[in-house]
Amino acid sequence: MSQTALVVPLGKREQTKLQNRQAIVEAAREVFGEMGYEAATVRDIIRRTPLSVGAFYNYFRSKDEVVEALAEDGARRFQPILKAQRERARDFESYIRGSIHAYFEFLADGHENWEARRPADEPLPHLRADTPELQAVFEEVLSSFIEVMERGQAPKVDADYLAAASIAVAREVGGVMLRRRPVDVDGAAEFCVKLILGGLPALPRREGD
Amino acid sequence: MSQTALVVPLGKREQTKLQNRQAIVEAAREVFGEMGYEAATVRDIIRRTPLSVGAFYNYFRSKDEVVEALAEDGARRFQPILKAQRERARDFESYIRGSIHAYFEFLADGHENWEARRPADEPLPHLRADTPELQAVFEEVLSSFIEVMERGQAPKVDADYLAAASIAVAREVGGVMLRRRPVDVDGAAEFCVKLILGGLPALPRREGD
Amino acid sequence: MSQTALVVPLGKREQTKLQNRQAIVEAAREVFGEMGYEAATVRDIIRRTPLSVGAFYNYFRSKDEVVEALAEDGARRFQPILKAQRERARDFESYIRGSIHAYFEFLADGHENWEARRPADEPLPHLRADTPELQAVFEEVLSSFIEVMERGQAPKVDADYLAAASIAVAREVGGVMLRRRPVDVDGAAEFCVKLILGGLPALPRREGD
Amino acid sequence: MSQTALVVPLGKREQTKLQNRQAIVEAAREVFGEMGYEAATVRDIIRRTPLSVGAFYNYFRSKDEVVEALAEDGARRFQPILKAQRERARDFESYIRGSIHAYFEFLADGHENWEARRPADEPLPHLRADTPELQAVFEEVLSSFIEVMERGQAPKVDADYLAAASIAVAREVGGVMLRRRPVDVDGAAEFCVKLILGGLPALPRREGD
DNA sequence: AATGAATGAGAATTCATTCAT
DNA sequence: AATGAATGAATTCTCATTCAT
Repeated sequence: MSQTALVVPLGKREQTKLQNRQAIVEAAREVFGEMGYEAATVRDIIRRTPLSVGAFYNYFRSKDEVVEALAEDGARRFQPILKAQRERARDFESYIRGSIHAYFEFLADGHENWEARRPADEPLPHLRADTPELQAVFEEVLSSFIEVMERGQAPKVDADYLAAASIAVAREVGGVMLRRRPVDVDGAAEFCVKLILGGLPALPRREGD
Repeated sequence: MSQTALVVPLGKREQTKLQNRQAIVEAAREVFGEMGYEAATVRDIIRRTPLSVGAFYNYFRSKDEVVEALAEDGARRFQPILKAQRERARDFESYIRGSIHAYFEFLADGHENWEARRPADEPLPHLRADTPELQAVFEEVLSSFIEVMERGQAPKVDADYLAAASIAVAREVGGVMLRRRPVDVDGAAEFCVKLILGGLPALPRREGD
Repeated sequence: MSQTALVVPLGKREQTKLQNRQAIVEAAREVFGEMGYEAATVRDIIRRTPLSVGAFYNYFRSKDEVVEALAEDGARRFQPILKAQRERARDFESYIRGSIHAYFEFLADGHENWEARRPADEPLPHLRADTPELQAVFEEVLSSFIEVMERGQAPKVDADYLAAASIAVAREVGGVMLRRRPVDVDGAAEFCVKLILGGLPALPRREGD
Repeated sequence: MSQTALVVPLGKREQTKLQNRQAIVEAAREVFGEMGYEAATVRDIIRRTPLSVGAFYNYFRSKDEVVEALAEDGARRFQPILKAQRERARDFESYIRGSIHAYFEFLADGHENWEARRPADEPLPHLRADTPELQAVFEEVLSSFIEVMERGQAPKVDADYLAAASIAVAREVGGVMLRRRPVDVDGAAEFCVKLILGGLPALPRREGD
């Protein structure tokens, strides 16, 4: 059952609306990534858009709301990937490997898109990892993680610690990866997977085991 | 010959000054930890202090300057610990173990102090890990890390990735640790050390090895 | 071919913008004239306007910028008058007479406009002569003056002294003129012209003469 | 009958008090001259003094009060000179000449004192002519002027205009004089006197004459 | 819907003045 | 008296949000 079953053909009007909304979301993603949520102003966002301040408030009730949209956007795009990994995975190793790979693809993808539109001579802005969007992705990973553990497909170690550690590793190594040229998704993923899976057997078991 | 030999007794005035400055630094640490640098206002900081807005500017020339002070403070306190670890450590394992332990002590210590003064009925605020203070500590760890690797005491793996990963693990697991009661420094440290050292042998070697 | 051939009809929006900008400039002229630049606050300016503080910053980037605008405004309006005088004048006397007259018209004009809108029962505020606007006008006069002297149309006396003195006389006598009712431009101008031109022959010649 | 007849010997305490007060007045004269009254802060003033902010308020109740003191100081020093000129002068010419000379000496004197203490390599600050001190001196000159005219020693021209003009000339030419090296009091005075006295006969007589 | 000027609460910072020592 | 830290009102400027066109 594909999702497209629900798609209703849109009039030109509705299409433009969706495109505008999406343009704002993309712009916000960039700006928050570069300056952080607090420092970024609504004008900073719409400046990267053919729209006006007023239009912003036609699509979002507040600056906060675009953050939510961003988070939902990230989660929405990442959820199915994670779900697929969970369902397909036979063991923890393949699950971890698949998820991290998927996450890095996600990272690199968003990044490439963004990079492609930048003038090459501008200095590379510092990208922030604590974007609301990434937050949302992390949440997804976390809950997926815990689910897998509870299904007994992973050793009974401290799940919170392990999830936190895995996410952290992926996040930071992902950041380093993005700063290197060329962006090497496979290498970075391999590093993370090896580290986590290699360390796993050494971890202290939980009492209840 | 102890350093205290050089200590000059301070007048009451100087003492109050030092105390006030410290009170502002502490308040800033809290507020930045809870709201982040951008969202925190000078008034937020000063509100947790018996002082007035004006007094803030007697001690710091700007909001930025208190951030620097915070960062320096963190780095200054953590540097000697790291240095000691580097010098004492025979192998990578003891270095990692020592440093992570030290870092968690540092975390827990600052946290306990802060916790002690909070009314118990207030909701536990969300603490941010991207405080300028912690940033500075991370920088210290990173450079220490790289130094150790370059001395050849660690396997020739991708140093940037390993440093990023180790710091990330410590950072996030540390965060989880702080949210648990009681705060279990030893358990958290053990978890991190085991994960990192356990994973290390599995990591892909660098070409030059 | 008149300049109006180039005039493009403005939408209501643009018109209001121009009017608002002008309103701020006028208000600033008044307030600076009454309180001086340093003492006058942006709120003082905006209070004489149907606008809000925020609007001020839509038109001027800073308090300083409105000063510049004021100065430019004054200079822009006075420059062509001076230029015309320079070109038309056969001798120094007619130049001086024309310029001073023009300056007094300028003074009286701005003053009348301003006076007209003041409630008659308010106490007449002390007007300051060191407005940025007048400063700019003085600069114009000074350079015009020097140019005329260098063209040899004036006796070879100490040009700096003479310019300073002439401007000073016009400035101060102009101030007194404005405080009298009715404002007598011709009388004041006559006084200044007679004094300066009468004194001129008595002045010590410069060595190079 | 000399003024010293009134002088009472002062204790060391009273002497220091007077010296401190004087030091503040001098510092204020400088600072106001360089930055203007509004821009100058109390700290700017006492920074040029061996005293503390607190001490300032032992000598003056407010920042305004030091302005008054400055004005009084100027007037007090200049009054006797003017008075002497008025009494000694046979005709308007000698009176004007004497007064302007006295005024320029006054200017140059204060300036020299101040100049002497400046490090020679610092850029020459722009000096403001609208100091409260000079204001006060002007007032003195004005009233002296009017008195002389009313005694019939000057032609019956518009006294306000003439006073304003004379003062203006002296003020501005004085300013130019101070900016030249060497400071040529006699030359500047001669210029002013010649201009004013030369112009005088040409001025329109007052109706009542 | 789109526009972009207007609004005004709120931020950082300054500085005259007070006050404990 | 002298000191200089403390105070807090006032200032400049920003920016999320509203609103007339």
